[in-house]
Amino acid sequence: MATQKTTTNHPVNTLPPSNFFHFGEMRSRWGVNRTVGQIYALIFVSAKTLNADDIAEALEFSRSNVSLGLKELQGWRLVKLKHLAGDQRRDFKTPHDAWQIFKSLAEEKRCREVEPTLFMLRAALIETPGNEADAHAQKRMQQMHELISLSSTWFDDVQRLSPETIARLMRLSCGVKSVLDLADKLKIVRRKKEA
Amino acid sequence: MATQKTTTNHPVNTLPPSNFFHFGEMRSRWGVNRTVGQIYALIFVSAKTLNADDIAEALEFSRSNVSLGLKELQGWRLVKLKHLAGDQRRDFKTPHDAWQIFKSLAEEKRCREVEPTLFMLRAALIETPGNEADAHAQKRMQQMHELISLSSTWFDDVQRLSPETIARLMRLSCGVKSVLDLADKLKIVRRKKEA
DNA sequence: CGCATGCTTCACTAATTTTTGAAAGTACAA
DNA sequence: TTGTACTTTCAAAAATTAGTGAAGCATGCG
Repeated sequence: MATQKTTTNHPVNTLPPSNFFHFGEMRSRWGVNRTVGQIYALIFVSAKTLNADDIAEALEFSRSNVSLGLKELQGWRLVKLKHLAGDQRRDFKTPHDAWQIFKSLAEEKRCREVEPTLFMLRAALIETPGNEADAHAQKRMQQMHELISLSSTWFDDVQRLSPETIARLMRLSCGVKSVLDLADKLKIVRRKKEA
Repeated sequence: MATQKTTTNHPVNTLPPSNFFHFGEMRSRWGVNRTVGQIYALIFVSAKTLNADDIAEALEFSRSNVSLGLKELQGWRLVKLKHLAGDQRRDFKTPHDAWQIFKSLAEEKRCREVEPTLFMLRAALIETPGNEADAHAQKRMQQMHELISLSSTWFDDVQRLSPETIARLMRLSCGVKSVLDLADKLKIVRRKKEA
């Protein structure tokens, strides 16, 4: 059998710890389903690149399910294709940088969900309120729009930073207050200089 | 009919704009379902408090569905109960601060998904790797654990800030780099002082 | 070209989640 | 306490989403 041969060539005999599959459970509400989550996790922890058959065997999913999952992961740029010489099969690996999973998921979510919502809110905001209740609803939607677009822009900025910088920023935020004070001081210094 | 009378007492005759229901769609992958999202949105934009019947009528959900949804929203502290004098029905409103929805959802996600994942990762990390592949898997899981716990702690900190402070912080982050430089400078200044 | 190998699509089944109506529960005024 | 006016619970129906095998498609080799 083809599959048999395949597996022998490419053994996945070192499955992660037993409770590893919980990893795939993280998926819930991050925009991926269990299958996709588990496939990602498996590739993520694996020392070598894996092909679709390896994955199907290791996770006991049907070959087609794996194919679907890999397609989705590729769409989100969470796995990379890597052609192994002398083998016409497709091997996959995850980006080396683990931050990538956050970045990719967040970016995708933004396009698929956040942007449409902002669009809808803007559409609702340009209408002239017909009565007081409408006016109130608009005010609330305005608030929500500000909130979402602020976080969206913020995320955009942060996303562009290097993993190290993000980590530094986060560690720093433990003293967020002091950073803000610091920013104030800087402003004052600048103003004095300009004067 | 009781329902008829009820509705007459408490008209919701000013429904939000037609495409308002897209709002409820935001739910996807934020850990709430369409019903809950739409109920929240309706209460959020409404000028007055609403009771369960108002909501059921406005959104055309069954009364029991609304009850379930409200229960969930209360569990997340996304809606507040408000007893109207002279009326034994329960009226609901959302917290005035729109940030609350982010905070609550994130906190809930942390308890339900992030913490269990961290726990699982820690469990996998204390095992002694049996071979090289295991060792690699552990290294990757270690990376993931650091990442998740760092963001988790970070979020915790940010969550405690006032809405204004969060907004300031986000606006500030547009120049994140400069804040980091600033932090460095502060460290140097401190070191000099101490010397 | 024709075949072998491996990938993808798709119609269907299985599983899960959401929604509902009916019944049970609660609080309170009389 | 009883009746009324509401709310909640729950088993089951309905809807949605995930997973499968079989058939079709692509690629590369002789």
